[in-house]
Amino acid sequence: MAPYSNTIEELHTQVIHEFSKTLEMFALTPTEARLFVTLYLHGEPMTLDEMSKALGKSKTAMSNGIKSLLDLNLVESVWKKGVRKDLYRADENLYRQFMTSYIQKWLDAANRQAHSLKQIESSIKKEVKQIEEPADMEKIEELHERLGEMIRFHRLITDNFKAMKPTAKDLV
Amino acid sequence: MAPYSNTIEELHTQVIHEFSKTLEMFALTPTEARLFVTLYLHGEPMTLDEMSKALGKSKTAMSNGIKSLLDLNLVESVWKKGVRKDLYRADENLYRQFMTSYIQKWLDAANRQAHSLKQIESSIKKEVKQIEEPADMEKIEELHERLGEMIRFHRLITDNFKAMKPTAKDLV
DNA sequence: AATTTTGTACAGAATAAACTGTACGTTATT
DNA sequence: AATAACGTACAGTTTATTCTGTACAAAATT
Repeated sequence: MAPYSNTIEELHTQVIHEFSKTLEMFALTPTEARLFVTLYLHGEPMTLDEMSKALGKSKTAMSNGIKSLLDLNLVESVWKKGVRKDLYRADENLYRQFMTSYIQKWLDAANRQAHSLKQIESSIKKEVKQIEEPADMEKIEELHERLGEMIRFHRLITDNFKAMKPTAKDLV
Repeated sequence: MAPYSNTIEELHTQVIHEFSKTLEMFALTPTEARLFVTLYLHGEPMTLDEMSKALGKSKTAMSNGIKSLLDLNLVESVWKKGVRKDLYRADENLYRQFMTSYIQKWLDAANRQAHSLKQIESSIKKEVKQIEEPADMEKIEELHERLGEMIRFHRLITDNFKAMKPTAKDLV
């Protein structure tokens, strides 16, 4: 090997390492991120054993990681005639896939949590009617007001992320 | 206390618990999130000792948590005449503050990582010149192509998050 | 100047997360 | 039908994170 140069393997490793950091920002664990990037760089669908070998981790770990990535719709399983093992492939369109997955995660969570807060809000409304202490009344009205801010916060988040959804023009 | 109703304290706790989950989506740890929500609900600036008591955790933990929140610009220190201890307050404008902080985090990270990838790209370009094996050439061109996709990915992310920055109309 | 108070660095303990290897149910091959 | 191969559930181990209590430096009070 020539001096002052990197082998292809080293460059490969560097790319995986760096790009994994980016994917971790999409709330992937380091393992999930490395697994995805490995699949993405490999191009061809891979089996659990191949991933296990490529990352130097157990097959169980691969199985768990793939399960997470499947749940996030970042990876899909592939059927190939004559191949008995399960094959998995990373989607080619990084941007669309990650944005869609990430935004959906946000929307789901924001909706769920806004719902919980609204339930608490109705509890508060009931509670208000039973309060006689002026001090308590002041406290709970303060809480109610803040709760309103939180619910408004969820609405703004939801609107914003909805607007972020990749459109047809991002498909290319 | 009346049956089938919640005490103010219980409602308070529920709100903290639920809204913390939302804030964890902004890449806050559970502790950071609870700390922020506690400050936010309290309204008035709090000392480390008050937080410690409110959350039932050590003062060291509070000190660390506040440090993180300060770094994220989600909390600010407050000076009050006659009060010797440090006081901290959560910003009132949840949406603007969290969005701004979060987007900045994304932009910083995306820029940093795009920069790293571009450096690797230049290594690849150098390496290409020294390759004689056709097989290696094919491999490294494949890698180069994928790397291009990754860099493009960073650009799309950056553009998207820049567009998300809260504007003046969100100030209210 | 001496004493007290406050915030944080540090080391060790407690808690949580990730990983491994075996075991087992299921499905394909012979 | 018997055998072999595959994927995953599970329990135990390893690794990483979070938390606590003491110790100490900086600053205010006496």
